[in-house]
Amino acid sequence: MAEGDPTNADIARALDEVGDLYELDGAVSHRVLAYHTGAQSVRESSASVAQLAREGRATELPGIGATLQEKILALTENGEIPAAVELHKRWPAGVLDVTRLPGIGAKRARLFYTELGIASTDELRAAAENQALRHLKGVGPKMEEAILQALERRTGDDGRERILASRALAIAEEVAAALEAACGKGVRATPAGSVRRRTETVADIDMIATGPDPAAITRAFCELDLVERAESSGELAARVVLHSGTAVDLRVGDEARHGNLLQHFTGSAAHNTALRERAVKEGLHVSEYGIRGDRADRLELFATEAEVYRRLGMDYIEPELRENRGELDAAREGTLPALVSLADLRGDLHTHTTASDGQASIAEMAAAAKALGHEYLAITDHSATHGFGNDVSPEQLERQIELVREANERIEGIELLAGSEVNILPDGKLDYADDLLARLDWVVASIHTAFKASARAMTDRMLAAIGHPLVDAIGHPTGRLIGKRPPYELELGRVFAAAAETGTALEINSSPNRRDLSEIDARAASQAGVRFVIDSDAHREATLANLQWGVATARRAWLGADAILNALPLDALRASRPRARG
DNA sequence: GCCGTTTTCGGCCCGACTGTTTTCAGTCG
Repeated sequence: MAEGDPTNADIARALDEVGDLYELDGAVSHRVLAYHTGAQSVRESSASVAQLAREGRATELPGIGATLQEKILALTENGEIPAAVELHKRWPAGVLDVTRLPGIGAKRARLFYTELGIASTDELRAAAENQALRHLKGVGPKMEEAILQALERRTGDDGRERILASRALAIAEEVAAALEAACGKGVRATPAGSVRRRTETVADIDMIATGPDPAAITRAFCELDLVERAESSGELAARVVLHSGTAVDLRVGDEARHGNLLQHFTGSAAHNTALRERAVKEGLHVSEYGIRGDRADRLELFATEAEVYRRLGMDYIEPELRENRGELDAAREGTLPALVSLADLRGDLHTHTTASDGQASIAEMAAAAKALGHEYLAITDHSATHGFGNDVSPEQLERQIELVREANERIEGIELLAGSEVNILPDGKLDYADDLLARLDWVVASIHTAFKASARAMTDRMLAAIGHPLVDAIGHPTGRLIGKRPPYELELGRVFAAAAETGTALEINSSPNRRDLSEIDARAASQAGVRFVIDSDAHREATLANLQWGVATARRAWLGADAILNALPLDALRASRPRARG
């Protein structure tokens, strides 16, 4: 990626906007869809799509053909897409804002603009207040009211915030438990959708519930104490907004089709669409109600998802893989990976104590890790130049090594490793001397400062650390904070090649707001031959359990236990490190 | 606009809910 190139996120946004503009313009829906699927494909690429387009290789990405590549190239070289410029002459940006209001889509926004000249949400509000919309075909007083409410509720300018998966899962489990309690015996509520697929963030929570009286479940759902208001509710589906502001969609059904319903509502949309298109070619039609043949005879109902997939000629696909990233072919061919699970992990190799910025002692962390079933735990407090007022000087680290060794003597049932999370300085050097590092059992090297350097400089800095024989793993390799801070610039291809060469592990950091490496990057790294550690980066006892989120990212990256070093017994782990390789 | 065991053209999942309608269009997932 050259300096100044648009990022994949920039390109994806631009393609989405062209799609939205074409939709306003009345283009056939499949063309509109092509822009949005192309945008998603760009978002999921591990390589710089600007660079790929320059090399004429962007068409290798699924959903990108010659036309989209040409537009990506124009954006890369000239900063704009000619088609977008042309469309914007007909459709002002304010009209796009109108389409983003809930309940308003392209057709209504177009109607408001062409009939009444409404070109912004402010003008729309005025028209609704003056009851000027109700005279349009297909619009009435209730829609005016709904528009005013939507404008009233809108916070900021990008509507509803996405929330971290960890928070969404907690909310989903709370709602599911409340719904089961409200409905009584025989009703089963199960979180589905992106929460179940363990994506990084979720826009809303999807849930299914099955029981003898589906309509009664929907009614009970809308009346839960957790619910602020129902946005829609019918016999078979409802959408509510919780007091916390999170939206929850529910689909209900009878127990006999629990598998169909769960498969449908777990998604993703891309997975389901691709799965159904394939099924149609074989004369089968798949929906949440069941599977039926071409001649519309009876519906086949399935109580489990495994049966649904089997009926379609596929192995069971774990929810984390259902993103239309090759899992359908693999399920058909019997080549799905055996994914790593939390139970495979034998230890945690990145944790903090009160020696730096953690909140618990060595003994407390050890006890908590032992309770989780860990066989080993590395204590890796921040190093000398951490710079947050809680650095560990070389002398303090020597003392800390002694303390860990003493604790290890004292505490039975878990092996404690004396380690450190060492800073990678801007010049690529580490901030402890090698003879001190050599006394440690485990060394994580991370970047915590000077994020703004060029991709070339940051990559050289990272390669220096990877090349250091005493570095066992690179912590949170891209430095991103989900929704808060983008990754620093890095030539990941070079980083992965180097890590594969030296045997230095790359971390999948399990903190729910890091998940770093991301699933996309981790999958690319794995294909380059990299091996990983999944660490909690816990700063207190409770967050040791965050490992589940690192495991989720690893699973979404198609990783098996064989790619994860801390799935190994301690002796084998030690033997696998660069320093053991000589 | 993309794609190919229908292969360079013709087809591209499936259904719920709302508000507006007297049978359906628009939106959403």
